[in-house]
Amino acid sequence: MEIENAVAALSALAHAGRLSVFRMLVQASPEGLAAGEIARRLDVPANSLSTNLHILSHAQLVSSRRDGRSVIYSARHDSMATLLEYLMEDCCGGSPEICGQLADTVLRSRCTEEGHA
Amino acid sequence: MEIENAVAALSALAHAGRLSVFRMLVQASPEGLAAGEIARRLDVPANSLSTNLHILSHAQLVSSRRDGRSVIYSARHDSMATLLEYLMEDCCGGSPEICGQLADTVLRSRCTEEGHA
DNA sequence: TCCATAATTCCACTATAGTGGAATTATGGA
DNA sequence: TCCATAATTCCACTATAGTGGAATTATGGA
Repeated sequence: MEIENAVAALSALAHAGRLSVFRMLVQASPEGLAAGEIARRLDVPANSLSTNLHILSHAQLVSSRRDGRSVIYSARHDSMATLLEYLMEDCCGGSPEICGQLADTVLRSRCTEEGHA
Repeated sequence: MEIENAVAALSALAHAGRLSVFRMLVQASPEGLAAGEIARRLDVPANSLSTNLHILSHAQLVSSRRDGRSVIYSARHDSMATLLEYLMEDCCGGSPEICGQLADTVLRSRCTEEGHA
C-alpha cells in the first residue's frame, strides 16, 4: 500500500459523520444499506451524505451497487485489512510478543467465535 | 471509546508526515526515538515535526519522556488497539466468518511467530 | 409520456488545518 | 555564569475541507 492510499483512507475516516457511516456499514456487512436508509438513520441531509459516501468510495473503503432507485453501499473489508496491515507494518519484526498481544486484544476478543480456518 | 477520540486519532494519522512518524515509531517499538532523530531521518524542519508530534500525543497515539536534552517518543500500542477495535466493532456479531478472516489476514501474517499465549 | 422517489452534482460560503521562520524555553557541560 | 544543543511555541499566511439549498440525473410505475 502506498502512503497516499493510506492517508486517503484515514482522512476519509477522520470525520464523525463518515466514521459513523462506515461503522454502520461494517455492522451491516455483508448486505449493506441504501444511501437513503443511512441518511434516515443518521438524520443527515441527503446531499451531504452523498458527498461523504463519495469520499469513502474514493478511498476504497466502501463499494456501491444500484438496486432499482436505491444505491446500496457496503464496507470493503479487503481495503480495511490492507489499511490495518499498513499501520502495523514491521511492528512484529522487532517485538513479536508485543504485537501478537495487540492482535489478540483487538481482534480475537470479537472475532473468534468460529474464526480461524 | 468515544467517537471524538477515534476521530482525533484518525485525523492525527491522516497526514503523510504524521503517518510516517507514527509508522517509524511502531517499528522502533518499544524503545522509541528522539524528536531530533526523527526529524533527521525524515528530513523535516524541527518546528513542524514538533507540532505534529504534539498532535499525535494529544490523540494519545504516542507518548514521550525527556532524556537529557532529548525528548523520546514511542508509539502507544494500547491506544492503537482501542482504535482498531472501535473500527471493527460489532463486525463479527453479524458474520464471524468474514471478520475472523479479516483478523487472520491483517495480523496473523506478521504477528504469530510466537504470538498467542 | 408524466409523476414520484432516490441519489448526486453544483455552488458559494465558512471554518479548520498546514507551513516554516523567528523567538523562546530546557538541559548539560565547561 | 556562559555557551551549545534540543525541542517547543508564536505568528502570519496559504491551502484545503465542510456545509446544505437548489438544480439535475436516474429509475420505476401508471
